[in-house]
Amino acid sequence: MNKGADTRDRILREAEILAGTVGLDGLTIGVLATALDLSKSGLFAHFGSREGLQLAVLQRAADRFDRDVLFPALRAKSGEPRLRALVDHWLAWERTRGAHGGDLLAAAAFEMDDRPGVVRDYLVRVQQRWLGTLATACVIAAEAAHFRADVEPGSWVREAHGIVLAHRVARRLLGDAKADERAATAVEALFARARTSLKPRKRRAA
Amino acid sequence: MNKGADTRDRILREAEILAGTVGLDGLTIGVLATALDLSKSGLFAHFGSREGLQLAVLQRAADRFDRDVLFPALRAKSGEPRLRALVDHWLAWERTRGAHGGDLLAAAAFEMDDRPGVVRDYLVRVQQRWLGTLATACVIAAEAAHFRADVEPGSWVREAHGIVLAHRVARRLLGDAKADERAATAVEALFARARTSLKPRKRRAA
DNA sequence: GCAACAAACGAACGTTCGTTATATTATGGC
DNA sequence: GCCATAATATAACGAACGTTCGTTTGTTGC
Repeated sequence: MNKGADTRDRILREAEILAGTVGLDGLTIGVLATALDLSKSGLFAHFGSREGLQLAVLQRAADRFDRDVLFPALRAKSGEPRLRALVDHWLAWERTRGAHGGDLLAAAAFEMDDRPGVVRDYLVRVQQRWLGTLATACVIAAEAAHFRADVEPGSWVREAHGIVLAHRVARRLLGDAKADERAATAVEALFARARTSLKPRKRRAA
Repeated sequence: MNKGADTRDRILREAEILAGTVGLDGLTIGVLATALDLSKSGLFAHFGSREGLQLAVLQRAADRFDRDVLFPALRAKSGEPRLRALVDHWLAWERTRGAHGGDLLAAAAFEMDDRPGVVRDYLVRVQQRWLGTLATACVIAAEAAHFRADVEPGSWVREAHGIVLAHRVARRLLGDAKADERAATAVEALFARARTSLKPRKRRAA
């Protein structure tokens, strides 16, 4: 790898961690430079603008998300197992913090809500792609008769999204010790509700 | 009302709107002052510090939340109706934007995740109080036999929280036109699942 | 070992940040 | 109407912001 591309990577790695705690918008060239023992101008040259840096950070986070969440889960058997793997890896990703700043993407989703620009646009595309992936996996699970036919993929995915978001708040803001456990059972219930054969007990299919 | 308290209120009203778009941490004394035709120092004097301003904004938002969400819902009949009113008002509050900056509290919950300080501490208290209120309402609904006895209040509230958060992302970031509708049916399903008598159809109680 | 280029630097730009003195104006009790 | 005090303004502070500049240091191919 080039020397340039190498330090660019070092920068982005640190930037992602930093942005994980101060937010994408709180990310500042000066403190990032000092944290890396670089000059502001030297760092700046890699991205051309602050917006370019933010975009690159987001891009890196999205790439890492694909690598750590999407791709591994795709190795699971199509249908419910794959969908389950996707959601499980998603939760695990959301859980990781410190080492690589937790779910920067989810935080940015709340941060960039109302701030138009290329960064927001990119974020929207990433989120939509991910939720779309989940939705099609859900459709496939229905086609494979793992899920009931009347399961509405959009709503199902939204529920999964809700579990992940609520888990984050419970864990990182409120410090709920049972957050992980609660999220896991919520996911389990979400799947159980959608299944054709109601493995758990005490219910009857339509 | 004092002249001072009056402008202080004007300041906070504007500040809440502004913070709704740029975030609590993006809220800046300079732009807030110019937006209100005040001098920076004049505005500053009202709060003593930037942190004081942030805290006051959060406090105002929490008060408004009580006034617009909590108190009106408390007029509903105890048990499921009241819990339903709480959640419905919550969603409606989350939906309001522009006029008063949407759910500043939820945004702050993601923003302040990892930033210790009085602001974060206050935010935690507010959130915990609200979720606690919901949980006790849920317990009461169970005691009144509106809800099944095996409904775990903490988990139930977490699910409601997830619906609200996912709704916000869908609506404000992704611009989903069906967001409101989806959230409403999700809430309906959440209640239906917890009810003792399964009004909808096609299910049997435990 | 020398030219060509990439990468990083230090210094400065003009703004804006939060904050502090100090001054001016408005308000309210008598 | 006077006077204490509350409310706001002016002016300035040092620090940090993103950005630009010209220069210096490293790397690479010949």
